[in-house]
Amino acid sequence: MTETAESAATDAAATPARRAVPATARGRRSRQALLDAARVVFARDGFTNARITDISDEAGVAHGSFYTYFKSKDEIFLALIEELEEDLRVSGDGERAGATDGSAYARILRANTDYLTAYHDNRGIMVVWEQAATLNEEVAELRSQASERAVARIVRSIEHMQTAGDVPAAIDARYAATALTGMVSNFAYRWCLRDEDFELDKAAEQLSRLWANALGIPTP
Amino acid sequence: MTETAESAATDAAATPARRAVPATARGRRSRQALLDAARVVFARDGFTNARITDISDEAGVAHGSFYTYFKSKDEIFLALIEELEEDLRVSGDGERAGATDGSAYARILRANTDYLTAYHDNRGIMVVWEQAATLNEEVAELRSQASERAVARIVRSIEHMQTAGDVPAAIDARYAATALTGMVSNFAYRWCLRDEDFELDKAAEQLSRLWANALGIPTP
Amino acid sequence: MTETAESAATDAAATPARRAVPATARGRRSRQALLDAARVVFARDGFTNARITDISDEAGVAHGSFYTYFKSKDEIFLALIEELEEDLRVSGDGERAGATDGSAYARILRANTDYLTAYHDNRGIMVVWEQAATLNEEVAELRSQASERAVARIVRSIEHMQTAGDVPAAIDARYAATALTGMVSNFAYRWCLRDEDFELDKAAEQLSRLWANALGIPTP
Amino acid sequence: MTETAESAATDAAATPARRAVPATARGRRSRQALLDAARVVFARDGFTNARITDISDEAGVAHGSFYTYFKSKDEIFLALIEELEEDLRVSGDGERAGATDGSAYARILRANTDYLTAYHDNRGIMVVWEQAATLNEEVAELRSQASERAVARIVRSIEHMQTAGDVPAAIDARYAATALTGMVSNFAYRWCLRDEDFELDKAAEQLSRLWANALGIPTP
DNA sequence: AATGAATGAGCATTCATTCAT
DNA sequence: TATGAATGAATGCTCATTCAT
Repeated sequence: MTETAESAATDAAATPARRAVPATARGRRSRQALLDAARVVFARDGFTNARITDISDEAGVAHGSFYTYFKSKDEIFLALIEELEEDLRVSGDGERAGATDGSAYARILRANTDYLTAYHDNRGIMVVWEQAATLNEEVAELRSQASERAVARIVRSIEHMQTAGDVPAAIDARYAATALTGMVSNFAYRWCLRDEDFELDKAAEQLSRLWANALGIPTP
Repeated sequence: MTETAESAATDAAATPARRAVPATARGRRSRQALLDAARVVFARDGFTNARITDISDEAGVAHGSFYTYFKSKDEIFLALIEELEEDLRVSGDGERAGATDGSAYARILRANTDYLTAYHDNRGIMVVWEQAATLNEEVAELRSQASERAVARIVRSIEHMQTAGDVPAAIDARYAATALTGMVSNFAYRWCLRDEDFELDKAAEQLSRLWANALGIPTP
Repeated sequence: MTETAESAATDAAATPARRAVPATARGRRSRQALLDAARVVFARDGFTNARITDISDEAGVAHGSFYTYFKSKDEIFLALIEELEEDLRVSGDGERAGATDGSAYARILRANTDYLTAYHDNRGIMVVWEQAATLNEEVAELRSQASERAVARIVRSIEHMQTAGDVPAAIDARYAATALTGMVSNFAYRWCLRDEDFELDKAAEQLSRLWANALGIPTP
Repeated sequence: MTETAESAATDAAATPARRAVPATARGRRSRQALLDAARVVFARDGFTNARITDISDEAGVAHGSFYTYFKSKDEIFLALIEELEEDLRVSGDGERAGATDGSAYARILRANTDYLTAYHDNRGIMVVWEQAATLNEEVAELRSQASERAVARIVRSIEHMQTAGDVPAAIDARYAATALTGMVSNFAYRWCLRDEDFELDKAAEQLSRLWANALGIPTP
């Protein structure tokens, strides 16, 4: 996670050596059962407390079968995140199709709404993802890459607006993009972590307003 | 804490049988040696990988002596961050003495500079603190409380400025305070986590500029 | 990012399904090997001194395998005495089949002979059982229940004889049953504890004579 | 405990090498404070769970001071038992002064009443004594010796009555003495262990009746 | 492929006993 | 003597990973 407003993608990342997709339908079913179970168990117990036994049990497969498909807890978690990123991207794509429509503020608002919605819909694993990123180098790397892609996109957008004179030159695009994406993802995290009583629509509106103001973009 | 500079210790928690302050000077030295060692080991190995053995070794005391002063890894970590919070508060207080001097922007800049400085000076444990907060309920609670204190302070400040007509009424003080403190602490975290090449002064200036703009406060 | 809650909570979790009866023959063999080893080790070293390591070693399984079948020393001991009780009951039942044969004295003699024989045959664990009962609530409970079953049976028998006028009414059946079973079990314990030189047949005869006399039942 | 009807003594036993009685009054006070504390702690926590720390704390002396007076948990327990046996003997002596008064039954009743009273008055440690005897060779030895002294006394008494023709020759004095003292001590143990609702007077009366009947001695 | 048993490294923790002041 | 800190041997227990059917 950690993506942030106006982003969510991933995939591009070189996939580390993983076990091949199972040849048989039965194998594919088992693998998927494990992934589904992992999502449940990680969300429920957190990364550290989740045990491979629990995931196997939840999936209804034998303990030892886990290793037919994944070689460690870290690996299944990475697979899970990849699956998750696909979901996030798909749900984001629909809306982002018309990402160039409307005013700058409208685009920001749309992106933030999408992001908060996706984060909240998947809050169970999103929160665990944050945890896992502090524990596993590869997870941190994935998270970092996603972040950087989001930042890069926003850097380009800010620079474009600066060229057009819509954003002050005193603002450093990279610092700003890093800070603003961090603002949104951190807000989403805190919101979901303890279920603070923020409302999605209002949060999206307020964050977008702060974001636009920060860059000198007109708001309603 | 961690949110931002300042903060107030916690301690509320009643320390169990474990004597908070050893009776003899020798005991006080041992306890402090363990705390100092913990700081080193946690910063070096992270919360999860740090072993009580390592801390004892680093402190130069017998393995079992650890338990004379602390009853678990979690407990020494909590003691460590209480100590840390005191340090942070002290170093923050000094500078914030004249917190009402100068323009609103100047005050924001000063606070952010203080915060980034303190965070960076203690980056080893600050990063581990973030990790530990994902693993231990009490640590998370401490961190959360510090956050809330910072947010509360800024909420008051924003409301005050709104009353004075310096910040638009369209902004919700609580959402804004949460988002902006999150922006800064998240920036600090990312900066220190991987030692990205941000410069402190520039970062403080840019974050303050975004912060001020977001609230409609004039910037240089 | 980084907040989070979740975390620490844990443990609550559960007992990794300790299966009473392993699914495979191999598992059943291992479990039984551990029980057999426990019998040897407990008898040799006593409850307190017996280490799980010793039991595993004696059983020829890996240290960790112990925990596949039992979760503590207490638990395997309980399983062991349940097994033991079955044995005792079976061996007792055989002889007690004709428990109504012969004179009252003859029946008493037979029961005491059976009891002393079984106790002596299993003296190793019987003595440890007494020890364990002073250390573990559940063991004490099991032991107590077995006692009570025996007492209850004898209470009925005494009351029956009182109705028939064969035992004086001045005797309280419950006090008497408690005292007399205690007399026999205590005798057996002392006998086996230090291998005092009592002879089984003579002991059974003397105890039965005292028992019968105590109740006013004629003896040869 | 373990004494039994008509007995309670001890003392005679050769005292194993113990630390000398403290020279100073202060030392004597500390030693006694530890013994008193030990009685409380052992009764409360049992032999196994009692920690030297707890005894020191309860006594109000420093942890390390324990070793000035006793060299181990076993040793202080033995000292405690010796003290206890003195108490028991003293309280028994008063009544036993006229031990030859009255009928044989009256003497038996008086002895059993004394025994049950003393046992119940000290039930806390008596029960722990039984436990400790299963754990420590020396404690077991003390217990055994006391038992044997009681048994020996009763053997003489029975033989005397047999000579006088008051007890049948078919009874073996040693077996009988062992069995009957065991009956009483075991009854006392069970009574105190779980606080079963036996009444002292009735218990003494019933046990004495069984005892007398068993030996062919006339009862009221 | 599936199963479930086997393995053992890895760490925490307790507490009796010794020591320095 | 009194204190309270220091020591470290002794074990229990978990769980990821490997193996034999």
